[in-house]
Amino acid sequence: MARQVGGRPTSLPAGKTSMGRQDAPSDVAEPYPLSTLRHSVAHLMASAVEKLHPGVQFGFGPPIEHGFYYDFQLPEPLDAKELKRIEKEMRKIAKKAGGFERKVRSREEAKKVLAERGQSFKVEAVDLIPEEEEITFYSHGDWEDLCEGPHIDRLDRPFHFKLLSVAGAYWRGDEKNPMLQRIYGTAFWTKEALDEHLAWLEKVKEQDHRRLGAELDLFSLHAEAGAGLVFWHPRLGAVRREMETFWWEEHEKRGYEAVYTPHVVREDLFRVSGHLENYAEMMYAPMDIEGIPYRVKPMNCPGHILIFDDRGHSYRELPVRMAELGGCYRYERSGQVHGMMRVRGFTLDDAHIFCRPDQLAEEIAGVIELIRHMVTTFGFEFTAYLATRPEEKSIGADEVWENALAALRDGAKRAGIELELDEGGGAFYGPKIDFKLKDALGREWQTSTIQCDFNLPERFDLTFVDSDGEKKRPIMVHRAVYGSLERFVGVLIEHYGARFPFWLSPTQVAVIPIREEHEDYARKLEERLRSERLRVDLLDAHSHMNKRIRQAKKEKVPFLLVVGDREAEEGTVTVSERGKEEQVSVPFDAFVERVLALRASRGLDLEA
RNA sequence: GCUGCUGUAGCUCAGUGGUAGAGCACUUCCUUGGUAAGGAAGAGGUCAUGGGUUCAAGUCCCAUCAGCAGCUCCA
Repeated sequence: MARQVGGRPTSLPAGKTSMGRQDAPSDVAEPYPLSTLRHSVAHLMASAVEKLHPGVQFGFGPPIEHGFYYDFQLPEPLDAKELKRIEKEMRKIAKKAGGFERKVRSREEAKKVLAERGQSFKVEAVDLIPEEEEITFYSHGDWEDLCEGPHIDRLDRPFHFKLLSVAGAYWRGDEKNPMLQRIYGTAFWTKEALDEHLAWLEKVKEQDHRRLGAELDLFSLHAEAGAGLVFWHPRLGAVRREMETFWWEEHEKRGYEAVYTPHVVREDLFRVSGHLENYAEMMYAPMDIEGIPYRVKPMNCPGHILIFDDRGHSYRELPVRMAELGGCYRYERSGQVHGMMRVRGFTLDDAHIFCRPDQLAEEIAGVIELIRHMVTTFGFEFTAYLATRPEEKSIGADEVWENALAALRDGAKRAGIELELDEGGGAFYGPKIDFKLKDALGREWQTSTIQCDFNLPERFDLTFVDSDGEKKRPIMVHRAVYGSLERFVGVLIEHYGARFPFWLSPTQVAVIPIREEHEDYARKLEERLRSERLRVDLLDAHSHMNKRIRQAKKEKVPFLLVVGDREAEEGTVTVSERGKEEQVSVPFDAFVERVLALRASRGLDLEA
């Protein structure tokens, strides 16, 4: 039952991975692709579920990137304990099930057989299979399923699996449809591979920004403040300040100018911009100020437009590049908010470029260069996606959309990057290039974006005076590097596992005097480091030295300076560097010089 | 929003309708220690919130809020 008709796309469609069905060599470690194994294990799981829960109705059960799932409709909820029972039953069935058998049925017969078994979702699934394709069934033991295949030959081969979680999922991914129970699991040919995957899952859990955020005093969320609203603590405030400084430096170098705009403005502004028409369900409700409705901004663009439109512009002054770290609020449904990654109040690292049509591709190339420079500084690889016009809710003529797409393609070409296609993924006002960053654990995050907009200039009737004295329409580019500071810092926490590069570290240097009598010397070091605007923490001698070292290491401080008699006398420090076993004694001045160079380089490693 | 689950000390978590617990963290004292857990004592709780059942509720029921795994949607 791998056919993904109408379901969510999966990275490994089972039908595309066919190897010989009957003649696989039995003496190799991986006789079939993982997706084929996982799909077969999904069948095995479904048969076990039916054994334990007669009357269950089946949905889809495909292999996915890291495993497989199968959807079930059952009167009773499944829980973790039940997963154990199902696993046990699966092992039992696998032992005696023997091989998979393939059977072709006519469309009518298939529906009849499935209807007799009460499998109404499967009957619907038959109708989703294209006319010209064969309707096939696969069985193992006495259990049969509508399925495109392929499968491994026998279930008594050695392989290793684990059921991981259970969650709700709409039939065919549509929230208007009934919700089924989905069991996720994974399978590998070897125990080592399974263990490695489970270790990866464990690491993902350990590096979860919500866990690290609480553990390391980085940020908090509060029920009494409301869902999706983030409180940045001082230690993460330091990281944010560095991110902002870096951001402004790189923007000012490229001709961006800072602007500041209000958080709450008259609703009419969003009527003109089209937000009320196209974006209202994402906006906070209006508030009444002396009889006039006001709205909290979900985006900064209308404000920047007011600044641009406050006076006339000559073609000579374009492009105008306006930048703002603007606080925005968007209504997210309660089930969507997630730590710092998905919030209701956030800071867009926003900028709008107003330019002439002949400047567009060059501007886009410039933004791509900026994004590439910044995200690689953080150590990310990225993929760029070209997102085209959405099917519902969009504004503007087709031709305008085509022009914008062409400019985005041209800009990418000039900047020398490849574009993947994201059909229908554009904003309501124009097409865009979205960047997905790949983190240290191999996961992708959507952050940076470049959006072409021919529509807002139209709506606000923006103009500039061209060289021929005629009024012309400028083009607007919306763009963000971080996307939102909240999401980006969340990604950074997970990417680094909170072992931030030196320039970003909440605490950069911990000074640890061995005994009380060394505190004077330690304090001198602290003052000097602080005068260089380094973030330093003096852990005084009221508690045991080992305890203080343990604390500093737990906080993942890049450099610990341990100082005692010897150091105070010689003017040195004994440096314990994050990730290294051995300690080295160096003159304090040399240490300061080293870390200042390291900070200035914004290097990823502690070596400058 | 939907399905399921969860909410007990700062953190991780025990707790069977009948007197609220442990480890770590914290405070004080002892220990003066050269690179990841020295010792002792102490303090810390509206058991998320509001209703209900009961002689009696952390425990059972309902609602609300928040969180978790997903689905759907997104920066």
